[in-house]
Amino acid sequence: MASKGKVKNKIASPPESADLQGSLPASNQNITIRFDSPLPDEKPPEKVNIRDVAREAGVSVATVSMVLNENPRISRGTQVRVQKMIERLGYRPNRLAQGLSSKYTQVLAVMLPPLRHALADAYFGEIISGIADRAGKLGHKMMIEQAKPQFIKEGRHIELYERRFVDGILCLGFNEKHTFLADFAGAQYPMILVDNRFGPQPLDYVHCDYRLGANQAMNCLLQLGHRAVGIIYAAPESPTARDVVDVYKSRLGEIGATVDDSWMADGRFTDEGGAAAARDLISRHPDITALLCGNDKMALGAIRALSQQGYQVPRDISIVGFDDLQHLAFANPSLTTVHLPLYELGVTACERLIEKIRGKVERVAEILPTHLVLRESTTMVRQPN
Amino acid sequence: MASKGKVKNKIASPPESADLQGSLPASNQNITIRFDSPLPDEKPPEKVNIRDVAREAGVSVATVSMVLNENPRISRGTQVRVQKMIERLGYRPNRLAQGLSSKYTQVLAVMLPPLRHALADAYFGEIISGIADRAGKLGHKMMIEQAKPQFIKEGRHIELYERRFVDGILCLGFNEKHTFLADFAGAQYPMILVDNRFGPQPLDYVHCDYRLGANQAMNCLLQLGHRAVGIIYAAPESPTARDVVDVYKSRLGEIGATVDDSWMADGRFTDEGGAAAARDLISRHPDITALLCGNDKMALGAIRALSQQGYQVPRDISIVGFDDLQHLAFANPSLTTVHLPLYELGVTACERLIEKIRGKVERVAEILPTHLVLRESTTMVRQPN
DNA sequence: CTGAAAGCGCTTACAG
DNA sequence: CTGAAAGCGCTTACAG
Repeated sequence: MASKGKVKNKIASPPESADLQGSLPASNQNITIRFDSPLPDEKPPEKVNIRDVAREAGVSVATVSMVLNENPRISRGTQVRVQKMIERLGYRPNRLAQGLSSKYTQVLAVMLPPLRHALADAYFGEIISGIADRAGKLGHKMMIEQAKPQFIKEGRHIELYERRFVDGILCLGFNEKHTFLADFAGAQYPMILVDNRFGPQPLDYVHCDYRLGANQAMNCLLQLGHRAVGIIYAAPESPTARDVVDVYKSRLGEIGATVDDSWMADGRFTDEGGAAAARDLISRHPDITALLCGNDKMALGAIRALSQQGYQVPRDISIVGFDDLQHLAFANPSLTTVHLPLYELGVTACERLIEKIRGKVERVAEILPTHLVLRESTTMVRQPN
Repeated sequence: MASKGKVKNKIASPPESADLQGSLPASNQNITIRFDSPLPDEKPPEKVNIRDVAREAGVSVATVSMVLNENPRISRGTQVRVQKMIERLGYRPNRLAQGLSSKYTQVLAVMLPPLRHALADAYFGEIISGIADRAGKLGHKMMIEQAKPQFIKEGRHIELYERRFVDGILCLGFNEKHTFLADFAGAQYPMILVDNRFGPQPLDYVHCDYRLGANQAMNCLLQLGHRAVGIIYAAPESPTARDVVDVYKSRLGEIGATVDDSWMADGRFTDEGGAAAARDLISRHPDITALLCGNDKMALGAIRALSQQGYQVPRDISIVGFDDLQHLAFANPSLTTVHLPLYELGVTACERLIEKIRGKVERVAEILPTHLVLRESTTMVRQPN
């Protein structure tokens, strides 16, 4: 039913297979509701361009263009008159022509690492949602690319700019191992690294405050009395990931607890990796009472592995994660974790990139604060009997 | 270290903050490895265009254009000569100009429903991966849009074409409730509905064979002796979702089992929805021995809810899902489920859309086969003691 | 088989 | 405050 009165713009002649419903209303002249009400009797003109608008409004194309771009030199009167005509004719400027003239495409690229499920990942998804929402608000579109080796080797990340597909790129999930990032140095092309820094070259970045997060997590564990604390880290090539390890070490060092590599294991950011790392650590240090995990997925893997070995979380071992992914809030036990403002990160990165494109900002280096979310996977250290 | 020898195209003057490593190699003239080896002594020319290539190659721009587009009218000789010059100069055609002239943007849009985590969903992610891979191979880029109510109301789904952002759209996750889909009827604009059909208008589609899948699932349960089978469905507005319910009913009807609404519950495609639905069904029919679930997430929710109530899967109740999402293969018990060829679905939809854009195909209506993956969540019905 | 020219639909100095 | 004109970088008939 609802589809009956549905708006249709240009109705083509019915397909040969006469698949029409029996009872379409006779007066089928509905027009898409546009900004203003178009004259109902006019048939929508085929492909109206800026010249049509200029002619109908009695001005030059330059004037229409300026109205479109909200150039303040246009008088209020013509501004309104032209705007009316634009709406009346249902004119929509051709972005290819705009881009060719103006040098701006109004399109941003999001580049992802070539991981199997990068496009179905909650961490990336949250950031990308933020990017998409802000890009939309600022009149930009978003393209997604996975940086497969072949893609990089052919220089297609640079081609993205040179062929004028996009005005700028947001890089998520990369680290210092991804040396092609150096191609973006020198500010030839607007690029912002999201949720990481890059040592070899001074690249623009926006990332979460992993040092703060790590301190919040360690505060929690130390205040609960934990001293035998292990860490499941990942991606040592990643500066922000190293931040967590650094803080972990120095906080334990401060209180004179032993810290060496035997208390650390690489969980490769995955569920299974976290499980394996937890098994390693527990076998090396059966007296371990707490585990700091570099992300939520590894934390969950660790909990699973520990349960399978008969350990109970948090009674026997407390676990803290990183990320605070929404869909994991229902885990059992629910996870104490460092909340990363991933959506805001996406929003901020998008905003800065557009400022960068417009030359409104020189260097981008922003760090967003985190906070700890205390849930069920942590508790006071067990008193030795 | 690896970053030392790294390729850089145009090296800008070092940023004021002289952040450079101490020991950059002196001969830093590396050029990005292009198709052919560019002359190493030439500095990369600023923004070379088609006219530059034509001049240098001693031909007209029309000829260069034809070489670019592999027009067979060009002789082998000039073809090679021009190609060489293109590579030598590192020429990359401007897509905005190409699009403005040719009417094709070489960009596709993927439209997603405005669900909170659509961009982090394993189901969508798998399909989008297929789309992205095939689009890349066919020289197309992929844009992503979420169809928020505001977006649709402003007609921006149509604007995507009219302003020449994209050549075509792939719609994922929509159903008959999304009446704006009717705007795409009449073949004004190439659009393919992915993993669904649309009743109100004859729209192009590619979807998985949910009827086949449902039959495979029911075969499994019936052969294991189950007769008291419930169903957790979702989205009755979705034709493919209704297919599953239809088959479920008719297969049970055939063997004279009772089928009525009390054996069916809506799980809204979510984990929690599946859990709630399972609780409902089990309270209404304590004698239930098997559950067919419309997707894996609901199946997992159901297993969780049943465990919490003391039921054991599959001993007490067998569960079959739909999707076969990769990251759920490790669940405990692992899930017997109907494998949906989601990646291939994305590949196929992308391919058909491009054919459609090129006018190589009139109507798209394709159905991809499924198969059952037998794992641990199903077993023979318990013999009454 | 190749070239000269028009045209795609905009924006941007430059005049006035 | 507005217009005429050049130009962005391609492709596509149309000639030859």
